[in-house]
Amino acid sequence: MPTAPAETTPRDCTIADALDVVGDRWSLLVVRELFYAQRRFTEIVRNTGGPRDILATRLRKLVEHGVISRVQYSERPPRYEYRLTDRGRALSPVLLTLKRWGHEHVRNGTDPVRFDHTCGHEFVAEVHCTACGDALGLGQLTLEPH
Amino acid sequence: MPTAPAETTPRDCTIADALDVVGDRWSLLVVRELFYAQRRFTEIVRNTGGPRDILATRLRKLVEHGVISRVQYSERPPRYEYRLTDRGRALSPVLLTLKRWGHEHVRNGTDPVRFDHTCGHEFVAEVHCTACGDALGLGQLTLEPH
DNA sequence: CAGAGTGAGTTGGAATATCCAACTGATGGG
DNA sequence: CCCATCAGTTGGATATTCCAACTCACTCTG
Repeated sequence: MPTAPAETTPRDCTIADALDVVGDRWSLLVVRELFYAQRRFTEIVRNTGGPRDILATRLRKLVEHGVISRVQYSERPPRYEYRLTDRGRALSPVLLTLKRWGHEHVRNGTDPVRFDHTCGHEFVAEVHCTACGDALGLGQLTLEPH
Repeated sequence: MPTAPAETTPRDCTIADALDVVGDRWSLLVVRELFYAQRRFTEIVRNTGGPRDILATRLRKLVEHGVISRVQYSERPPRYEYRLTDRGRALSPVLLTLKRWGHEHVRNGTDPVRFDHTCGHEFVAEVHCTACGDALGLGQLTLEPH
């Protein structure tokens, strides 16, 4: 008998669940555009640079998963645009943390896109503990169950 | 002359920069495993469920981008494992916000993996404004330049 | 009213990437 | 010696992506 196939038992994990929905080359860029209030197919194509057919299938997938909705904005001729659902808007923390990481650890130079917070300053994302409200520091998390 | 090719001018954007590095099916799962202190190739294969060859090329790419490092942990036989660099550890906000989104908006049921914060409670990520410290609410951001 | 333009996609085919199972190479242990 | 372990690599089938051109349903302009 040859070597038995190596056991792979993928971790049961909500990060993997999330990535099943938005973990490809284009989906998060689509969500970004909707976040930036660019709702039309043509704008999404232009601003992401993705292939039209792939973006069309991603948009369908995101609609299926309830992340965005497809809305008719013209009867004649029939025309559609896309909007974030609550589920889609809930991705903003992911986009904002990715944006910060890309800015600080990938790009050298300035970030051409900026968000301003209602407090009057540029918005830079910081992750806090919902329970105690403190900003997350190094070595403050322990994995359970170990 | 036929129709001129539609202009696509991809947005100059640090989210896209970040996704160039970790925006594929496996990279963030690799980072997750290192975050969970599983450093060995075999463990990464087992826990992500990804194909060995793809994971090998992803690991190389992540090393090239300075997200992880490849460390020899045995001379004879030569064996290597992977560790997060500071740049890689800086991805924790992305993983933690993705984890929360996957938990609340994709999975139905409980999250089998949990983090405990030093404050004594389960860690649930919440994005705050670095400048004012307040938790981000709906409609608090404006895009600049508009 | 013909022809050009707009917007949201679809189509066909080539290029590329993924996935899988089996294999390699270095070594230690029984 | 033979088997096991670990970190990958290899070859080949399958699937996905990418690209340019096209469609459809109109409207607008001369």
